Amino acid sequence: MTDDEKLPAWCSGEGWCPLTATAGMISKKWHPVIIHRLLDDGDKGFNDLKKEVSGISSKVLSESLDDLEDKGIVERTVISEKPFRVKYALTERGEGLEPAINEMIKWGRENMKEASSEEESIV
Amino acid sequence: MTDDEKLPAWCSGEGWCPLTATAGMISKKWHPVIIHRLLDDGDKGFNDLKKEVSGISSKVLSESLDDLEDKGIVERTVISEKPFRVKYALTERGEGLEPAINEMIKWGRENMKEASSEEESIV
DNA sequence: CGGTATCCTCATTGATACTG
DNA sequence: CAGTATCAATGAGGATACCG
Repeated sequence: MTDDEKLPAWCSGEGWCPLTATAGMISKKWHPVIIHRLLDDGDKGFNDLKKEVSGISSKVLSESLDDLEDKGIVERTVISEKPFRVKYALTERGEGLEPAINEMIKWGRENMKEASSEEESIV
Repeated sequence: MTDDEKLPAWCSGEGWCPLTATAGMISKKWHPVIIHRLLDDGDKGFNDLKKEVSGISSKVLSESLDDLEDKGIVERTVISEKPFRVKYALTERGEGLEPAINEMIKWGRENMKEASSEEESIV
């Protein structure tokens, strides 16, 4: 921890809070996974992404991507018009989320593996 | 990063994914702030918390706390019956979220301060 | 103090189908 | 390939009031 061990009181509602702000950016059902997919493999087309985030519908992926683009986390580039093709990549800002994502993964690994092995033993 | 620089493909939907799991735990509007409040000051009563997470209603705080308790992140203790009093604290598992929360805060600070100063100049 | 009970509204998701 | 349109379903979140 450097200089953020304590958040000012205004973080609790009256003003702008970096935690609330960040949560607002990525606290959507699919955002973390989409960002993570983009983090570890680089550029992808729409359907590549759809395959890797399996379970997501075109509509929701599209909306999520739009949202992430608005927020400056993802960048969309049209790479060809004739066979229409785009690519999605993280912006610099988006890549900056890597530590946060990784901490989330780490926590998930540490704290939910027992739950998942219990599940297995129930099965 | 230790051993989580790349998540297996099954993270994309078919199986259990630590990232999705973690996101599922804390991706609620008030969860990160509540956890953070509990992180930096220790035990709190219901109304202490309500004051610090200003803007939240009793109902939503109560629901959030129940949810966090179910998930083993928060622990509720009744400390006295006569003047009825409870305290909320993070469990060990909950405290383990500190790095993730801190990374979120860090990211928020780095990436949204420009946006907030722009806002000021608009105002 | 520490919550519940209601009721209501809006946002998010999902399934399905269709388009340039 | 890369989406959009539509519509239905769910559920999170909020306002207000009340209870042990």
